[in-house]
Amino acid sequence: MPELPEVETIASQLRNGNETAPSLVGQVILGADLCWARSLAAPDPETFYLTIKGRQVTGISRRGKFLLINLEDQALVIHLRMSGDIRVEPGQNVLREMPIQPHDRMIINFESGWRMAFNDTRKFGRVWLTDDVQRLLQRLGPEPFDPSLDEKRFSEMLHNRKRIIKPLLMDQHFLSGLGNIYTDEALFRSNLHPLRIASTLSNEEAGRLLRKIREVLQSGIDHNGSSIDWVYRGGNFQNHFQVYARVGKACYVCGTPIEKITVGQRGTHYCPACQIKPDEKTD
DNA sequence: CACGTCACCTGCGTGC
DNA sequence: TGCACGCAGGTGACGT
Repeated sequence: MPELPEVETIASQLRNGNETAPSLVGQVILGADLCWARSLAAPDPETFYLTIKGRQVTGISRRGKFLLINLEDQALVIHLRMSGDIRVEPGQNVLREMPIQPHDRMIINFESGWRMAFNDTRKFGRVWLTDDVQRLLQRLGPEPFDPSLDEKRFSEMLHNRKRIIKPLLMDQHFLSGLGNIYTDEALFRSNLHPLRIASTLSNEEAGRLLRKIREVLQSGIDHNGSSIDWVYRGGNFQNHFQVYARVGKACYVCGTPIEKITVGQRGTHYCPACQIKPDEKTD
């Protein structure tokens, strides 16, 4: 579910607090409850409980789709996968303690009385407690907003790959942060067909694609991410989708009905008039 | 290296 | 109403 903009939104809310919850930075951990054992990827539960107790949150950030909660010399790393979500709410021994919700997989209790709940309907999400974040995330591709990722370098990355562009963009080892929605939106805004072969993109097309990827991700962040299906996080970028979930509706640019095909086992939305494959041009 | 398939899970909408 | 089925913002392990 969450892609870069949603994780970025969650990270910034945990870092800065919001109307309903304080910042987690500076808070000291009282203990943790693991409600679904497999949500904890590492270490084993006993080591986890002993290690996390008493740690202070020293910072919160994001890398790709991973949420990083720094705890002095350790870090709590969370990947929300398809259905994960984070809540911060009043916890134990506090007035107005909130009830545990269905699908809560892990609870982190703070000395302040607040708690952080990791909720994950489909149980795909994972949590790590590690002293070596670098090693855990070493295989991730560059951040889309990395200043050292310029159009020339991006173009070279694409020219080395004889893969279909959409699954390549979603490959976290190639580029980190894009998922199914933002990839479809970026390709539409770049006028590129999702089945194009990466190595065939011209330098101009590659540069345009990088600019549009950044544009759509930034727009997602500015709107606090997307809220769709039963997972609501307060974002409203779903109101700005141009192709995702718009099958059969008129393209905002040319009026042609948006189509949906399967690419790499993923539902893929595009405008058949705006996103033409070069070998399909008829003139 | 690139691609397809499956596994991991639950819940919702659709059509019979 | 019941139920089978397809589908869903993700990723890794396989086999070809």
